[in-house]
Amino acid sequence: MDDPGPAEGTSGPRRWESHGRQPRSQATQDALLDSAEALFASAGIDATAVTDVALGAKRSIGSLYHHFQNKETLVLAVVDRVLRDLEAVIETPLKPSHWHGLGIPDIVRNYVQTALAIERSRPGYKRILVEVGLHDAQTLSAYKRFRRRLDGGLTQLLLDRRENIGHPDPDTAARFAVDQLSAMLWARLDRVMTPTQLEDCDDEAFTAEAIASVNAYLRLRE
Amino acid sequence: MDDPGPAEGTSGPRRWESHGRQPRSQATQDALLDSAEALFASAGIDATAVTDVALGAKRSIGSLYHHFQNKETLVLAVVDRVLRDLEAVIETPLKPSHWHGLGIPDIVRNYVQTALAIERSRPGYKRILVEVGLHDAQTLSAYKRFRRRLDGGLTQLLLDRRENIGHPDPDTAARFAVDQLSAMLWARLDRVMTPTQLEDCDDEAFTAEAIASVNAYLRLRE
DNA sequence: ATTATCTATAGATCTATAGATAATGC
DNA sequence: ATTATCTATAGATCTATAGATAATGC
Repeated sequence: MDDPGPAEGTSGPRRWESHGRQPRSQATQDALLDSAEALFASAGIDATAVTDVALGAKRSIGSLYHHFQNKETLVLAVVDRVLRDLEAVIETPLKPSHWHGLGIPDIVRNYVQTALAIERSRPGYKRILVEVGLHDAQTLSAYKRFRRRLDGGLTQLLLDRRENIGHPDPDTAARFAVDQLSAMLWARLDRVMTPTQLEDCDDEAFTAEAIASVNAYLRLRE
Repeated sequence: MDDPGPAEGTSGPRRWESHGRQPRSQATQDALLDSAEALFASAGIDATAVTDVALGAKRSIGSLYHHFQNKETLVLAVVDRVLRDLEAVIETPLKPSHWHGLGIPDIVRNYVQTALAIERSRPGYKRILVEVGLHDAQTLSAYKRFRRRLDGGLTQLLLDRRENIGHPDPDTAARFAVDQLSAMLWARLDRVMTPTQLEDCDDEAFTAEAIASVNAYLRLRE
């Protein structure tokens, strides 16, 4: 009854790996992950039964358990895929060379637009990360690492232009401005639970006010 | 096996009422609600078994079901109590007469401090509201009504002082500023899932920067 | 007599496995 | 021969109830 096992997977960088040796194996894993991510995002993880995941992927429950050791492994695989995709998306825009010759308003505008676009293309991913992160320490730290990379990278881009910042304490101001921008975006993206008074204003007007707010707080110099 | 019942409770304003006719009945209900709220806030609702709620309240599972029709009723009772308490707390500070002769910075400072104090005294209430609100439409609308009352009330307090607002569109600016303030606070209060770059700065410094940001964006005139 | 509480357990739901069947690739 | 998939179901967990026992208040 025990499961001594080789205790693999806890030492490697990633907690889940594909072991398929036939092409259809990958297709099934993708279908299961797609189904799981969609159901987790809309109904929540606890409320989603693994049989429903298999059903949504047009596979059997036995096939699901052939690919994933248990429900937790499936959940972590979904989280890994989401975080890996997000990290790939933010990598290029965080490079200083990508913004050579451009100013803080350009950077802020792109940040806001990119965040809005990600949510549209992958609705509800945040819900999954939160639900898992509240229980699993490894997911929580991976998620925080992603947020630190994103917020820290943006802060650095602003500080690279500190000669344009009139605020008496540019370092603190840059961090506060980025925190505020992130918070605003996450509130706007969470259309379900966070009511905002600017729900009916369109993305363009929202972006314009966000830029105006950052500029005013930083006391931006042209 | 059916439960025709008098179909009561769906028409009244509140979905759950105490039916106890002995003093100890109220004490048991309070103990069960306290236990439930604490467990729901720390572990989540789905992850909390009703037997654990009874255990935490030092009551039996049979006693729990004597007071609450089912788990959902218990959850809604907890939510009702949280929202009722929150509504009572914000009522006085939202009255215009409460701020006679005082300016926007005073109002913002009090708003930030009150929000921080509420979270400290009732840790994790937000998690309960979110988890229930994602599934229950009635809780979602009750929660949104609370947020609208809070954010809308604060916006009105700012607009009562529109002669001090230099922003070309004071109505939009007031709503944006309040949205931004709320978002910042909720991010700071959610110490678990929302990493911020100002985590290590204390409440006083955070409050000062929040006021500075609002003032700069609104182009506040003294 | 009524209300509240308890213990014990039925019933429902979900996760995970066993073992048979089908498809793939050397 | 190996890998992938399927059906059927065992086992675990949680919600909810039945029925007995204890406490309260007229």
